[in-house]
Amino acid sequence: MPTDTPGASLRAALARQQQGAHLLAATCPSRAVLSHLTSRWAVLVLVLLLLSGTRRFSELRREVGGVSEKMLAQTLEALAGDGFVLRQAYLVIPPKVEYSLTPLGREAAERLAVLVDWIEDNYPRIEQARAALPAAPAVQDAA
Amino acid sequence: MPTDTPGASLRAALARQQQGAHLLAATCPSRAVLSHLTSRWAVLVLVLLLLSGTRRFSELRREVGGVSEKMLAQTLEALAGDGFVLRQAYLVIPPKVEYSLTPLGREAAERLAVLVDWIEDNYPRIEQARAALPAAPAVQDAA
DNA sequence: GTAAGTACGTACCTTTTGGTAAGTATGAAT
DNA sequence: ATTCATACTTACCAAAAGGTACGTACTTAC
Repeated sequence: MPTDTPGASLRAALARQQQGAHLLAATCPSRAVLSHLTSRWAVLVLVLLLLSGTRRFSELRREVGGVSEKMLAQTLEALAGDGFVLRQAYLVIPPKVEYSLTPLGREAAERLAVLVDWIEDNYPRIEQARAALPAAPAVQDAA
Repeated sequence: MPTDTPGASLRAALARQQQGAHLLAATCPSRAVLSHLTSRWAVLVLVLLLLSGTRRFSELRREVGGVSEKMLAQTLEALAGDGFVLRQAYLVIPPKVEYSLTPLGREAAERLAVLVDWIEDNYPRIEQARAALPAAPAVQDAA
């Protein structure tokens, strides 16, 4: 695993920012990957596949609460296109298609799962912070 | 830090899915937090603040490639509202406002940075996977 | 006196995202 | 004969995201 400490390669990237080949640069091609991975339904699909292994379309549809068929199909197509999920179709007559994570997808999903876990674990703190703020947005008079 | 192994609390959540209080449930309130944290500009702002500490509005505007002023303001307002960033306004005449991460924001940003780092480190692999796929989407004839 | 910098807010418009409902082909079950 | 289930696709529409451009209020630099 190439990651040592959080922000390591990013810090390095900040240094070479002028040469412009990282996520903070508007033209960075990996921004597309970021947006695919962090899209509303992709996060949930990836995490679910990480935890439950191979799943059929209709199972995902039921288990990811609130997805429409259209969005699920679109999300899966994008994830398969990026090589994060493997789509296996069986030529049988009630159609059958199975989705699972590729090794690449598993690595990404693990990192997303850490984030998702953190949110669930800390949701009370977040709620609390939200309640504590609206009054005084912190103003000072000197520079 | 409450996280042990990736997917731990999520796995537990899968078990109590019927009682419906986790991210895979359509009605889960923490979905809003997820979408804020994974929104296009929030990811970049949080990671940048994690790496560079306190920043002014116009610095962020310049450093996050491609953000419009409108979107940056909107993103910062949302992040401050969730308690992830601290906004400090100084009452001076060329206006001066500083943004920094709260402890809560730092924890979230660290997890996002891990994901972002992984994407940057593995972008070549992803590109490669993308090129290798479009031909045969893997079809079999038996169930 | 003019332009630039600061941190936005607002109006307007385009693009993207996402939802609903229906259709498709087939076989099994009722 | 009708319904159900599978895995989608398509057409259509509503909502959200996002961009551009301008305004503001004041100061400093030219």
